[in-house]
Amino acid sequence: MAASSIKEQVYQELSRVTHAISNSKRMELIDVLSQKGYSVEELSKEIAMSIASTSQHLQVLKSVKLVETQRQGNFIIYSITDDSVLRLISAVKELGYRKIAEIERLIGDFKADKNILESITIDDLMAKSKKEKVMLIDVRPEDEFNAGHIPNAVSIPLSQLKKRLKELPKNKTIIAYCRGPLCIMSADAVKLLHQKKFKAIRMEDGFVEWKLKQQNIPKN
Amino acid sequence: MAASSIKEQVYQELSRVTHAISNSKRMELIDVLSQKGYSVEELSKEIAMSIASTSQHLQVLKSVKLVETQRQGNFIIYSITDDSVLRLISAVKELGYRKIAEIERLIGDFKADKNILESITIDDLMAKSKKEKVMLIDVRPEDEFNAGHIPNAVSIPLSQLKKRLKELPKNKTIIAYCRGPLCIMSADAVKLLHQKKFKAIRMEDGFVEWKLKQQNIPKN
DNA sequence: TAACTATTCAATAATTTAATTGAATAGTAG
DNA sequence: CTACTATTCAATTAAATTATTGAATAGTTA
Repeated sequence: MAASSIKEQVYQELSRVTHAISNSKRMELIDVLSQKGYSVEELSKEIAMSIASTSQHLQVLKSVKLVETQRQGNFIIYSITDDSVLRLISAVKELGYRKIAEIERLIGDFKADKNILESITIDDLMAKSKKEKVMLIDVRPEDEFNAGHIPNAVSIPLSQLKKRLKELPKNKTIIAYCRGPLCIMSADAVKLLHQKKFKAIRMEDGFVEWKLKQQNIPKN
Repeated sequence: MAASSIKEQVYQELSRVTHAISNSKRMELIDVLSQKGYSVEELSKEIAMSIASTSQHLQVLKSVKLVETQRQGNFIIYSITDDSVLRLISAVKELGYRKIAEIERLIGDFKADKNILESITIDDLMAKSKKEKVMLIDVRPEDEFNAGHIPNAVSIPLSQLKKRLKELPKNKTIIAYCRGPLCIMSADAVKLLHQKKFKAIRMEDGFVEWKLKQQNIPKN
């Protein structure tokens, strides 16, 4: 009958959305784009894949409106369409990180590999910042910081950290964050800071995780 | 290098989760299972597909822990593993409904087809129930009601509605809900009630949508 | 224990998908 | 208007996915 056929079609359309992120490279693309818009060339470097293939993956994502484009001079800049994309990816990660043992193992390996000893979450940060003075530093590239960052964070890209140590206090705990749980820039930053006798700790969550958390707090 | 390889592997595992719901039949299965657990046979009828194929789809869903099984007598009952699955599907739908013009068109057709003239949301219901007396009826099959329902709702399965009209008040607005936006049982109920001169209106959201909404209200 | 039943497995064929290479295109900047 | 450049298109091949059928399996009931 007509009704069930329409129902079928709706499910087909919905599954086109999930199909778009059912490929690891496309998942990675969306995750990179969660930070800020990037050109095809930049993205192809980031995910280690030919420009032509990257372009085709991006077109799949675009066809279901997960990403959108905008020209900037010679470049075409891809970015995610809106926060509903972030929520989708976050829901996938939540399920994966919690339920798939293999992912837990991989993340464990990842941390071990990178000597990530200790880290806190956003909630920990909030609690900590009420009890003691902390300094929050964002060690991502500056343009990602400019595209959005956690309030009160100071931008000190990892590449500049060594030269800018004098900006940092010895009497406060320094909290470093970057792109999220799979990013190691904050771990490297903390390692360097420890060598230089600062009190520093890594925060696993990044700006995106912070932003999503904010949205769950109602406005009243 | 090793590090990027682990990251790669995490994305690969994550994309297995989305791959599992990248097929329209599997999406439909999850959606049906969002209401309550069902046997393979029941599910195969629901999605209009052979038992063997249904079983194989279910195994894909199970392999990424979207569903789990439990034996009940001769039957194996599949159910979703937990609420993180609901949140994932909800995120997909949010994106699908908002972003894909095709779906909007389809839902438009769907509604026109079914004469779904008017509907309210959960928020509307809450507001309405403070201003006037309303009666909330759940027109899904009784076992789905028993598996979980919106507080204060009364179970009147669509199949029994005609016989049970005398239980309904003429002086209150009757709000009918079923499985959610893609389900037409509540629309059919409202149509019947209008014929019988009741004041009735359909609520698009179902129990699952209500439940997820509750979770976003923090506990303080 | 035997018969029965719901579910899963296995093999197949048609369809999709993915990554690559090299050519084509559209748009910018000089 | 020309040259240049970032991106997309097209064709190809290998691999993966889907739905089906019929056989096999585990588990239950009598």
